[in-house]
Amino acid sequence: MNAGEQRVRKPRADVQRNRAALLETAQRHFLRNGVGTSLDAVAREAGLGPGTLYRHFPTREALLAAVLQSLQTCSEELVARQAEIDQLSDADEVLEQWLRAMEEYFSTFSGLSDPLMAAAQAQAPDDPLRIPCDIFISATDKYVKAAQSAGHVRTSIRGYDLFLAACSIAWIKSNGANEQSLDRLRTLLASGYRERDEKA
Amino acid sequence: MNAGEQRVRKPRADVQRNRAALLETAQRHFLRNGVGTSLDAVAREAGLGPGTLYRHFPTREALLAAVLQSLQTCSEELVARQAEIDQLSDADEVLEQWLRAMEEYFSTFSGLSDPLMAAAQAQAPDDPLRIPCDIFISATDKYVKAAQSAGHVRTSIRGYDLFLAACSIAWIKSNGANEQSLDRLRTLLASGYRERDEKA
DNA sequence: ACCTGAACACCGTTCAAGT
DNA sequence: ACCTGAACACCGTTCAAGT
Repeated sequence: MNAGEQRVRKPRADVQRNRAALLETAQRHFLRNGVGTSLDAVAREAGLGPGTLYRHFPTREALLAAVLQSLQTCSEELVARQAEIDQLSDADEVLEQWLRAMEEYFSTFSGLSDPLMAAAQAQAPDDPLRIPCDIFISATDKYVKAAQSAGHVRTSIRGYDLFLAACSIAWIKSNGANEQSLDRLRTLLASGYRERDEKA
Repeated sequence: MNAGEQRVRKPRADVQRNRAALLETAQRHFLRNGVGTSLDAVAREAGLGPGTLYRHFPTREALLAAVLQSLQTCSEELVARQAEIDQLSDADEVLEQWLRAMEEYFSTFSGLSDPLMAAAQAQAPDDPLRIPCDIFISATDKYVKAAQSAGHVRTSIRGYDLFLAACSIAWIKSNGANEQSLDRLRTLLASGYRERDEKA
């Protein structure tokens, strides 16, 4: 065995168990109370000390990122949705559906848009939420480029812009907007990014 | 004097002094630390007990609303800006400038967009921030209607929608977006609300 | 190596005691 | 009538003591 090689030791059984309990409890609390939920209460209900939570997940963002990754329901739903979307023939429709799928994912927990938006623009490259953000941004970029080469989206638009827009819509929604307002905003947005016919 | 008449007694001198000290200190703390700043620290630095702050301003929103109202600089600047804007001949330009003016006002304190957005959509009609929100919304409505009758803005748009949009931009900005992203989003938005020529 | 939970320094809020 | 500040119930975070 090479001396420089990383040793990936299998974690102790209780460590694995604790981590799973924390994730499971945190997920429930995030779903019920939003991203601002008490971490003390999470540790307590998981039957662990606050210190244990803190070492497993040094920041709220780290816990949030881990919970998001472990959330099978949402990830699978998103992947399934993405598969459906990729089947669509109309590149315009594809983009619209993808924006809705993102918006719904960002509404998984109330208040999730805030740390996501912060992570998307963070100076610190080690924000744990950067990973999901970057995935969403590059996926959006793919769809935007496809729609652009089909002539449906203005060339000045980037995937990043529409990621920010979808995040904003989710933010407005989590602040209690009604569906009519949201729909008008979505329409507003769509008319903004769609290619318009130049005046002759 | 009628028995049912409201007696508006002049407040005691120390009460007036305390209120002024709280507002002045709170303003400084909001400016420096954003809307989430410690209210305890505000009371302490104003030389008062936390209970005094709490009776003058029962919630953070109440304090925030009072500080906004007392912020001469910003209000005056906004009024002056509005006067300038009203002089413009182009109704399209007017609306665009107004949206920028709102956006800047919403950036007075970091994080101000959050309570404003909440207040704009609150069920509770007694949220103290509803007053500034309603002022902004109806002003936006006025500008939108003017632009619409000049044929510059789609008729499906309401002032409320563009208020939400300006609030979102300020929110994105307060999360550290760079100016290029913001500009692309503003352009995106403007192409969305502008009247487009129907295909022949 | 990992967990534990007491301890610390903070919050916002209340309320009995003062003036 | 208004102010005061101790008291309360919460935070998140750290770290010495355990296993």
